[in-house]
Amino acid sequence: MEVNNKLYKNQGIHVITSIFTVEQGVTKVLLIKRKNQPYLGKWVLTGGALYNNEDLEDGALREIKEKTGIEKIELIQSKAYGKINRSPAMRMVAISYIALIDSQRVNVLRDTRNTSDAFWCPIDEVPALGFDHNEILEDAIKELQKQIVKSNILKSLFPNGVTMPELQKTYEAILGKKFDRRNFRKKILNLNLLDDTNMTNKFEGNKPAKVYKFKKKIEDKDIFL
Amino acid sequence: MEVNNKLYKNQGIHVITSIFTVEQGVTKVLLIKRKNQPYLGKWVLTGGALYNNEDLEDGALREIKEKTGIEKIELIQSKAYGKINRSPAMRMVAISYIALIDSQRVNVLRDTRNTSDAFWCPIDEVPALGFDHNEILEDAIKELQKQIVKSNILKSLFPNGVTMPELQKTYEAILGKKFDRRNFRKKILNLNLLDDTNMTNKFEGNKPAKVYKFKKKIEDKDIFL
DNA sequence: TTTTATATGCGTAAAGAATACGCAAGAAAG
DNA sequence: CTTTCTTGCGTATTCTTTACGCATATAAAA
Repeated sequence: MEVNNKLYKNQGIHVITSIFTVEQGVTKVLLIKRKNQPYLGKWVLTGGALYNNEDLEDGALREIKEKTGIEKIELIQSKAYGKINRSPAMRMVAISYIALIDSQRVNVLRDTRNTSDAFWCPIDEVPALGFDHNEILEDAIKELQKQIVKSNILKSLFPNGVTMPELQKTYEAILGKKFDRRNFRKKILNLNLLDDTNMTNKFEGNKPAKVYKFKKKIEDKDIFL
Repeated sequence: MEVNNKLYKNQGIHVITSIFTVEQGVTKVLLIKRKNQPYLGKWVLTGGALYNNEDLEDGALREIKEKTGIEKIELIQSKAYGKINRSPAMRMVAISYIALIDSQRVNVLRDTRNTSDAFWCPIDEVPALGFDHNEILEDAIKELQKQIVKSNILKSLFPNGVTMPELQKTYEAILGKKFDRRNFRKKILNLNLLDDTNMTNKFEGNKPAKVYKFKKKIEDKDIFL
């Protein structure tokens, strides 16, 4: 492919991840504060420029590790963003990913080479972000909502198993919807995302709840006609 | 964002479109033959490098026009591809789009500055393509299958209206599935993609079929829980 | 120990949606 | 007029979703 310098020079790729968690029925996204120009001091999603020696997902994972200390999480690709001026310095196209983790299980770095702060922000209270990250985050939330009903993305929140009441709380937090307790059970079991265990989990002084585990692999079924 | 030359230099973006059509019950994709290195003489999907002065979709449309003569079609973003060596010359990340058009209504250029041939290839008979275009095409077909049940992408195939038998043939071609004639009608009407007209269309000596038109805008409904 | 409160699991009736299939009607050909 | 083909409409049956009743397990209170 011949390269016309005038037209193709100075292009780059951003890899950006919306890292979600759910705490006490509230869906939150990890925001970090920029330490450099552009958008110095602004909150943004986790991400940065892709290197030439790494695949897209590897780049996203490296950025996550550098800026937050979080390692080895599973990513799902969301969308690509390429408006001409979405990044001030040079032409950057962004590839967006989503991830879901248990915020209790990771130790988020609050100060790194490129970031001066980090916090888990409820998705209803997201401020104006740098770049086009508000738009990216909106789409990411929709992608998350799609994924929890067709993939085992929630496994990362409950690696040791989960009870129906816990699951329901989580689904309600992410989908922003309430469900009937008894029908929710049927719906979820029908999705075929869970395996039975014969363990139970005692809560605070009530009937013990059965523990389920997310399947390792989910076969994706046609949702066609 | 500081740029480290060693790491970020020579990155570029491909915009690639899988242009589909349906002819006599067969789904086909437009393939073009390369006139330049790399992959000289190989069949590929329509696409090329993004310019700095155009948005992603505009770049995809320009490439389509340059290489095929086709203008002003609607695109839907599919996925991004970024394996390190997916393009030989330099590091290129590809953004993939899909489009559906009536091959009867366009005049595909068979010889341009960059292409030496073009043809509508049945999706069951696709040869080994250049770059990672076989992988891109596979995902694109799945995206097309999703889109025809939730968007009005088929409108471009039937700008002047369509009958149920015609529609059924098209759905069966794209989904690779047969439907009961009478239930298909109900299913499609339930999708709320069509508007009634009071016209009918006479076929070859049978009962005239009602003509429907695709809605201009489709409200996307939640497929959540 | 018995009772009470709370939350879980299971079951079932009613409502709604998807599927299988019968039948009449419009148009052209013989 | 009859035959043939195909479309549109309707309906019974099955399957799925929704609404909700009830027994049970646990801890705390009596």
